[in-house]
Amino acid sequence: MTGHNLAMALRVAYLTLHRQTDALTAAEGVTADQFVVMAALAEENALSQRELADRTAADRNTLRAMVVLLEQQRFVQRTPHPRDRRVWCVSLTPGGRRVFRKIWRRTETLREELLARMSSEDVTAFVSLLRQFTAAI
Amino acid sequence: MTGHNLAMALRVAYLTLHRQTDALTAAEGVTADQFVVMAALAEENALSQRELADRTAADRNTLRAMVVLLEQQRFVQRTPHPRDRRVWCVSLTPGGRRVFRKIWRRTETLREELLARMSSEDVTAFVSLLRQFTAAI
DNA sequence: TATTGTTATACTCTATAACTATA
DNA sequence: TATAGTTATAGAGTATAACAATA
Repeated sequence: MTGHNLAMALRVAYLTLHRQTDALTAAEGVTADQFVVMAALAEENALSQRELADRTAADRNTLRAMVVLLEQQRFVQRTPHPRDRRVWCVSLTPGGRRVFRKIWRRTETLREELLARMSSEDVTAFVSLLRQFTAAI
Repeated sequence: MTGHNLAMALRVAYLTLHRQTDALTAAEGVTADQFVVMAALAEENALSQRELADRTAADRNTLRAMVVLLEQQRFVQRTPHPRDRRVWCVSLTPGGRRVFRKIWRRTETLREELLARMSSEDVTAFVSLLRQFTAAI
């Protein structure tokens, strides 16, 4: 088993997951990538664009483009940071939170499929390995 | 550890790998995605667009766009299939093969990093899990 | 009828570079 | 000086739908 085999398996797994997610989010006018942004906001309530870019593994310009699209649909809002006037606080609107929860429920089965074949210890080990890869490269 | 944690770890790992690869292929005028197509052709000598789309986890229209870009740079060529006249046989040109090998060597370290933290049994198990995910979803 | 590939089209993601403003 | 974000711009990947040619 080579590094290329591993890289390809990673690619195919991610892209397949991404496509499946896209198919489940599309009805709400949201892409899989935008859903990832919404999920980060659902966890943290409000984040700066910089923090969002870090968490979603997106470039700051790319992240801004996604936030603008979400803002146009009134799924997120931006408010000035109380202390640092360079920063926007991005958060889900009530409508955005509602749509997020709807998509979250619809993608539940997909997430369960991801876990279905492994013990919880194996999942922990697996995620830990993925994070080590990311840190290493 | 949740399914969402796993999905995010998969995303971040893949996108990081993709970016690192892009940085190493760019000097030759090739994207990471195009490099994946070239790698499939390097293994198999010649493939139909359909087979290429399957192996690289790309849509047939997307795949065609990538092949056209590679063809414009004279890195791949298309010849008619000897028996099935619907099919193009896509293959690397001598120049394409040379560029592929150059990039392959340059990305060697990256692939080694992927394997560095695991025993060869663990790598096999890991890839097997990734493939099971893909098949399951 | 099913499959391979093409065309036309539109949108999203991606990212570089130069910029403003704030810290 | 460094950081957060913006603007302009360009390209690449993504995918749908309608289509032609061939099996």
